[in-house]
Amino acid sequence: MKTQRDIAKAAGVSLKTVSRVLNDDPLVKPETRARVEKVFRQMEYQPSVAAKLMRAKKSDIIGFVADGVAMSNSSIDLIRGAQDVAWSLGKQMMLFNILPGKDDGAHAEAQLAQFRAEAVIYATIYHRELATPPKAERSILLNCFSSRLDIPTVLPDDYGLARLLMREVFARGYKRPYFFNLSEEICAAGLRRQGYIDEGLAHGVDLSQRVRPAVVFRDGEHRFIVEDLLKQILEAAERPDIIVCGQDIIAMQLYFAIADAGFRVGQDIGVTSFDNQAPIAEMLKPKLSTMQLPYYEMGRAAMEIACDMRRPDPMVRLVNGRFINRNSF
Amino acid sequence: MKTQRDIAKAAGVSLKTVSRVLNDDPLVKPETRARVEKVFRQMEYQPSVAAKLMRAKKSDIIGFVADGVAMSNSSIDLIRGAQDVAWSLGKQMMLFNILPGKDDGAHAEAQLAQFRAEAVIYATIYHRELATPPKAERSILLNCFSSRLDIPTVLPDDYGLARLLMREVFARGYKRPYFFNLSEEICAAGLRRQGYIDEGLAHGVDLSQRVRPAVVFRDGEHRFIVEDLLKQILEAAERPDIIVCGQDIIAMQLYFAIADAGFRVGQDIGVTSFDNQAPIAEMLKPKLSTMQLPYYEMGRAAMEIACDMRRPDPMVRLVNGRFINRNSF
DNA sequence: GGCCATAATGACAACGTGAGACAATTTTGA
DNA sequence: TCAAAATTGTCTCACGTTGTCATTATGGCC
Repeated sequence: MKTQRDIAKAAGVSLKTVSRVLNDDPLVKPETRARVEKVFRQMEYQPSVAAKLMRAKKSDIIGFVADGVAMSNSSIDLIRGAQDVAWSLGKQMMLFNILPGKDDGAHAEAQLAQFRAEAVIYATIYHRELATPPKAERSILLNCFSSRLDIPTVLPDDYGLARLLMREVFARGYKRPYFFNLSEEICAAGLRRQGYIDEGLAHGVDLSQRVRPAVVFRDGEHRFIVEDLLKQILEAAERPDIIVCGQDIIAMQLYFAIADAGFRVGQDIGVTSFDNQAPIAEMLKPKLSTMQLPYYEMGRAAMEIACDMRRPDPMVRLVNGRFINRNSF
Repeated sequence: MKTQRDIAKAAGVSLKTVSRVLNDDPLVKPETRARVEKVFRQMEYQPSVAAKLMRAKKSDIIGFVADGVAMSNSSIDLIRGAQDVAWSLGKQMMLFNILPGKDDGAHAEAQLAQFRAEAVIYATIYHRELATPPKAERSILLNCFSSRLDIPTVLPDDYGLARLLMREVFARGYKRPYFFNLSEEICAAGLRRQGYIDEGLAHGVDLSQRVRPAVVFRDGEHRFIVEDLLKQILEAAERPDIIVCGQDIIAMQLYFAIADAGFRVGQDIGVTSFDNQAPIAEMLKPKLSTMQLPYYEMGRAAMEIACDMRRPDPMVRLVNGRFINRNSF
């Protein structure tokens, strides 16, 4: 690999002049600059980040520690958003996928320290509290939070998402919604439940008894109980005209359950959900109208905070999602 | 950030001794080693990769250029497999997600050159030919290939996958399969078609007229024609007893189409597929029996080749998948 | 031509680590 | 007690880049 020294020799100038050309120093005479730049291209020179890093005390590296994120399909957008911003700002993002169970976290943190990362973004697959606060001196929490309130945090506005969705539901004239929520211990579940109920109140309906988790934790694993739940609900006095699901996978199972029960989705019973998980939402029949979670925007926001050395103004940033209108209600 | 010099001062030893401890020089007396190592921990010393990289001419960095890979859910396993191997070998993987359309590729290659990556893995979302062969001097192709035959390549054994699946189909007594294939211009489609037909021949059946693409390219986009296709097939003289799908998404749509047509999947018509895409395959009712594509293993294989400086023996490595038995046929 | 200001270029050190050559010191064993 | 062996220290260089400061070339003006 060629170095500036090689370039200097080939161009018949000093090492420093080469450096100046590289760093756009206006002192260099245009002809000299042109001559040196020609040699750059001829020799396919690529500067060594290592050497650059040694001198300048800034690495331009932002760490991204993804707790199970890249395992899931929806939350890859967290990574995409962060990377897009990093690129546009000339930063290099270093990604570490760590598995929830394993102790890869320490390894990731050590690597990032050795690369002198300027900041580290900690992202989780679910909106949840972080058990152990991060170690890096400049860190950003993405889709998770910790007891320490001095760490910049980016979260989905689950409460707002639920209200937005319910506003849409009521606007279309639905009167008897029911909510097949996520597992209770998941943060998003509580927030959405509250948004669901509050928006109901705003429309004069008490929905507090019309929520049930469709996922339960039993025998050490999460189990879906969509089918049973639907049976129970249908036996009850008042049949719901729309069922809101905590995620698209629940909606997908509900589609099957509704068909089994002899009803048609979108006609007899409306279905809607949270996620907009590709390709499920698009492929279901009828196509699923669902609240898109703002993962891409969240990723962007986190990287913007990471690259901006100032203290972010609202320490916790809630990002809105948007409703994707298809044909399921 | 602390340096070896700081450690030396704090531990009351010379710089050289610190260096010796770090590099496991057996000359150091155990007690001295212990004392220095204690200071390492106390001061949270982390060696500077930059400085290390400057000296030793090896970076221990492997590039991973993912052409749309992280957009998809199934092929993330390519990344997971590669990363797992990289970690276990003490290498650092640098991931670049590039979008098929954009010209991010050049940026990624420049970055990797600047980091002095030892090898670069080029991965694609679909098994396909690479338009422009990679630039890096040591590169590995993953899930794609190029006209240059001197580049190590890791591919899914689509032909073998299809034969394996059809062997299973015939073993269960199915006589009249039909294949809803992927779009014709996709590599995997041709290979699987051939495997499908050849395995048919091995069982004395001519399947060459019982294959149709279920995805067509029209008006600049890929469109699924599963429903229409099923109608046509059902009108034909001989109703198929099982339909093999080119991917789980096709199978999912086929589930709906079969239900619409008044049949039951798994009882009236068997369905099987390629992908084992989470969570679809697991969530469909009945659960989908499908051929798992060996993405995780392929990722591992590519990284093993990347880290092993020797020339790989078969230049093109085909990786087998395995059949995931559930309830759809 | 001589002088000075300014433009352009060059020489050198320093960053943190690792390694070699060799000296200095301590420990071990007879 | 002395020699040999074990351990530690000193010093130097190299890696590629950039900041500081010094040097040389160029142009303008009298």
